[in-house]
Amino acid sequence: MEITTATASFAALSQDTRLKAFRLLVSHEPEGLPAGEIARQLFVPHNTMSAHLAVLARAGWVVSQRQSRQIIYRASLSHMDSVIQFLLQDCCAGHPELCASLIDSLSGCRVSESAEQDNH
Amino acid sequence: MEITTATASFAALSQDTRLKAFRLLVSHEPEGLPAGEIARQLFVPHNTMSAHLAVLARAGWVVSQRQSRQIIYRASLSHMDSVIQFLLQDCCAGHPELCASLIDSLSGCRVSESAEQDNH
DNA sequence: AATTTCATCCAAAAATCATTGAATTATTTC
DNA sequence: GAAATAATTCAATGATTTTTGGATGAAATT
Repeated sequence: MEITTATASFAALSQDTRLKAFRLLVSHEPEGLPAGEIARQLFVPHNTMSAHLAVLARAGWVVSQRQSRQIIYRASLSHMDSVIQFLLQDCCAGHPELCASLIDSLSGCRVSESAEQDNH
Repeated sequence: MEITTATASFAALSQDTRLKAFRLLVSHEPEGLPAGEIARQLFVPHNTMSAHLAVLARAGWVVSQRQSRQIIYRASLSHMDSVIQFLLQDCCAGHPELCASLIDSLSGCRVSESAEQDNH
């Protein structure tokens, strides 16, 4: 990942409404949510929300797809993966032993083959 | 992690010089680097660098410690861990099966008990 | 105690970002 | 094809961030 891609990614999540919107979309994977519904749930005017969604999309955190009159937004988990890889890259490559505990704590969230509860 | 802590964290890495400085420090764990040396390596005036390091420190990405005349900065890997956990939280809690491939790809960097090469 | 070195703090200018009313585009329904 | 609905784009204003010259602070050296 390019450094400019990375800074744009972090900039996109550096704003309250955008971070909340992204998290909301993560929790609504894989169906996604229409733009208006996101605005409504976050109590933000729809043109403001639209501007924020455009930033998230440009940065790669979300993808959109028109579905009749609505535009459905979805979180891009693969982009999240890329960004996390980018962060881990340096310590992994240089000093994997420093990274080990970090990786361990991440593995705590391992799919247990049956889990399917809904968090909302 | 609070949402405001998270946005502040992302804001801190949303700037070219700061992201480079943080990565430089990650690659120099666990010894760290003095402020002036970071400025020199990134070709940035030291007062500018100082302001950026203050932002990184306030956000929790780095810690500093005076050592005689110099101030040594170090990356905080535990903060990196917290931020990554924060990102993964929602998909892990709600739909672990969506998160599985992501966790798998992260586990690629697992310490192989002997590795100790230097990436510089 | 004056000088040098390393670093931060201050303040002001320049640049970038957020917000929102109004206009516009796309789609469906009547 | 006019009206209604969902969303974006435009443009202007307000707010925040970045940058850096100069001043200050803290520690070592002479």
